[in-house]
This record gives sequence, C-alpha cells and structure tokens, in this order.
Amino acid sequence: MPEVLDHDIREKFRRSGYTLTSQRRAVLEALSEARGHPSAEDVYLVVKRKNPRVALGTVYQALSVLEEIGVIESKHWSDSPTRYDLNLVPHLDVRCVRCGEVAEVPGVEMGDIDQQIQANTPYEVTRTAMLIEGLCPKCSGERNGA
Amino acid sequence: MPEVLDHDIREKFRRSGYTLTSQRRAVLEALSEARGHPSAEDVYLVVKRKNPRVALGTVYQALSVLEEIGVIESKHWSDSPTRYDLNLVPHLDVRCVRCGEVAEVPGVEMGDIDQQIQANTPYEVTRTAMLIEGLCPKCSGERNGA
DNA sequence: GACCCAATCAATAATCATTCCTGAAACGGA
DNA sequence: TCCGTTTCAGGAATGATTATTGATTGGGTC
Repeated sequence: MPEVLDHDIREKFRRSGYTLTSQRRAVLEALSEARGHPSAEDVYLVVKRKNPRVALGTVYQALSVLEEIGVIESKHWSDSPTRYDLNLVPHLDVRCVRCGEVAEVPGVEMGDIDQQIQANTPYEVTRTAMLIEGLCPKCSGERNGA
Repeated sequence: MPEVLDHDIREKFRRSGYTLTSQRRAVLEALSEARGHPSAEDVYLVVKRKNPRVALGTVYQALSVLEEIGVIESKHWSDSPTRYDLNLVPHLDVRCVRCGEVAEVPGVEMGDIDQQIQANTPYEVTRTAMLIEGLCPKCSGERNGA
C-alpha cells in the first residue's frame, strides 16, 4: 500500500477513535489488490489466504467501520452482493447484468448533478449513487450464449 | 384505475402473452392507490384486504411480470426492500434514511445524463437508476430524536 | 513487566427479503 | 366438455447480512 494512502488512513482512524487492527489492514490490502469492485465475500477469500482464522463476519464488520470513517465506499446493485471500492473520488460504475463485472465510467461530472438534485428537493441530501446496468463488451458480443 | 391506463396495460399484456389475471390487476390497483412507493410487502397487505387468499409469493411474481412487460418499475435502495412505482416517466426519487419515506425529485433532466454515460462507456447500457438518500424535512428538523 | 478496561474478534445463530418448488386450480382453444 | 398450458397458494429454501456472545487483544498505567 502506498505511503500517502497509509498516512491518510491512519489519520482517519486516529480521528474516529477506531483502532487500525491487522484485520482491518488486511481488508484494506485486499481491496487495493483487487482491481474490480470486490464483494465482502471476495475480500474475505483474499484475507483468508493470509490469515485463515478470520471470519466472514469480521470482514463485514471491518468493511462497515472502514466505510463509516470514510476510507472506502460501497455500492449496491439489486440482485447482487454489495461491492466495495477504495476510490473515493465521485465516479460512476456500470455493472454487467450478465457476468457481473463492474467498470468505471469516466468523464461524467457528478458535482453538477448533485447540485441540481439538492436544488430541487426539500430533503437534505446525504448521498447519491447512480447504479448503471448494461452488457459488457464481451457479453454484448455473445448475446445468444448460455 | 383510469381508462387510458387500463387500455395501455391491456395492450402490453396482449403483446407479452401474459394474461391479465385478477391478482395482477389487484397488484396494479394497490400500486395506483398507494401514493408513496410501496414495497412488495405493502402491496401484499393492500391486496390481501380484498382477497385474503393471495400469497406474498404471488405478489412478488405479479410484480416481476408487471416490471418485465414494462407496466411498472422498481427501485432498490440498499438496506431497504425494493420499492415499486407506476410512474414510468424517467425521474429521480429520494429516500429518507431515517423514516424511509420516498419522494420524487422534479426538474432534473435524466436524458442528458444517460446520453453522457452511454458516450463514456463501452458497455451497452440497459438501465440507469439514481439512488438518492437524505433526510426528509420532518426528520431533518428532529435530528436528535429517537 | 503485570494488570485492567475497552475495543475487537471469531464463530455461530438469527433475520429478512426474495426466490424456488410443488401440487392444485383456472383458463383458452379444439 | 376435454386438454394442455399458465398461473396460483402455500410453504420451504436461499443467500446476503446482522446480531449475539464469550474469548482475545492491545494500549495505557503503575
């Protein structure tokens, strides 16, 4: 894990009062290694390779803490487990409805959209997430496959 | 249920090959009466008042068919059951993270956003859904309540 | 270095929305 | 009316996630 990231994360732990345990560090490492947007289960499998004693519940707990202190973010598509992401810059992700692969969509400005939304509702908006579904290029080519 | 809607719906059933059964009609009626964005459970409770023999599974099935033929649409916020909606005009909904109430956000143009997204990804986009969370005016006022 | 307290952990049970399964019932066409 | 297909009701099963509980750990203090 790069130094800068590490420093930033330590800072967030310090401010929150949570401790940066080895399990939480392991979850972060798993997230930074996995390039896609892994699910809790995916993270669990990676973490378990290094420390077989870790339970799935612990991974869920760690992910929850990490999200709470703003180190990671989660996205939830229906009919699929929640995906976690270290990339905190607001961005869009599209998920293939056939194979489940998640990819980022660059070049769309989120700030403007968020402002428009807040300007048009009396709600105090705390979070916006756009869930995009489609067919990845690979699955799009093999429409009539299994 | 207004005549026009009824005609449109009949047409969609006819084209799809599904039959417009009394249960499916009851689900549609429940949806048109409920002003918020009801969950499957909400719909089930309304339907059951008129026909106590209907099972929750049947409601799920009916909702699934209705969505498939394009008569209703669903939105899924994490940590909350899926909500269903008769309003097919593309629009945004915001959900209160405290009380769960869902309200529409008018005045935000979705078409432009969808076009931007499709222009920036090799995926063949089939659906976009923006999930907005916040505090409704009521809950926003009573921050420190239960 | 031993002790203490709170935070965290592992393991497992519980939850809850949703789907699946099965046999019965309803419906449309010949 | 009979037949084949679709749909239904009821209940069991699934799967992601959360809650629970008792054990463990780690940091601060003497």
